[in-house]
Amino acid sequence: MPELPEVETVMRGMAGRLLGQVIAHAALRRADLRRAVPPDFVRVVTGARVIGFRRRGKYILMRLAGGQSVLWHLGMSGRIVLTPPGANAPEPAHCHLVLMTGTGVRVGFVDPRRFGLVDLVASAAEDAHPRLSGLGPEPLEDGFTGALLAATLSGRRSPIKTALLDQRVVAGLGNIYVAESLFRARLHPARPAGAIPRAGIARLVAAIRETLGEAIAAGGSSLRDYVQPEGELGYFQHAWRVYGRAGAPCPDCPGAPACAGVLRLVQAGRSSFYCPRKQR
DNA sequence: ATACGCCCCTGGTGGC
DNA sequence: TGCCACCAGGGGCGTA
Repeated sequence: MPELPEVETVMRGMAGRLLGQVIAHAALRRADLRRAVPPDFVRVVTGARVIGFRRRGKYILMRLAGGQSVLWHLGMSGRIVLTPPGANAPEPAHCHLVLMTGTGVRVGFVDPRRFGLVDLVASAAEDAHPRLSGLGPEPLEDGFTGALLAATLSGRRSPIKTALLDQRVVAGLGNIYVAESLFRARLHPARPAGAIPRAGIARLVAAIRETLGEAIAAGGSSLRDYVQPEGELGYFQHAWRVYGRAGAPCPDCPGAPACAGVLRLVQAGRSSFYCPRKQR
């Protein structure tokens, strides 16, 4: 799915088009997403004004006047498709939910694999939602420090790769940005998380921040089905150093005899990519 | 508490 | 061209 940078980009796109708009009409095409869309969803959102947006990890919260927020999660294949007034574009395939604003902006929630989620939560208690309450720190906020990450990972024997995918450790990382961050921090994905010295953890925190920041600036990474809400492509995929690059020369040690190039490793059923010379 | 496998679902790709 | 295995940006659940 969309990881943190893609979700941030989607949220900004939604905010730009929808803040202040009234949801004049809502239509649920199918409710059996990862978790069933609540039965009162259409009733609650219809007629409500959109008054705020926020991202938490890989979740988007769209605050409505009236005290409810819409919680969106894009799963692996979810997209938000915004169609301007009068565009007359056909509804995309796998469009499970359609909102129409008073000015005619169409908001489509499109998710072929249906691993995504749409829910309602009281705005005053957004973080108490069961999907949000256990999330770890926001990696781009001040609270995400080396000291905190070291404390969280202390005693963990699982590989650092799988630990960073655990949203309770840090919120918003996924398979791509974990690979890219570990590369930049020169840490091998199989390193036991609790055995990394403080200097390595400090490099990791800096690398995560830097990678996510650059990716947001690039509008995220576009592969198969991710596009921004109005159809633009992100371009951070061109800046990937290791993700999806098994067999390619390592960008940091081209021609070095001890470097076998980027390797692929399967951990907890998911691909990891790393440079065996640089990452230890 | 932690760690792992399995499962949810659809589509694209590459091999035969 | 057809069929099939495998892979994919996530995460919840049950089991050791």
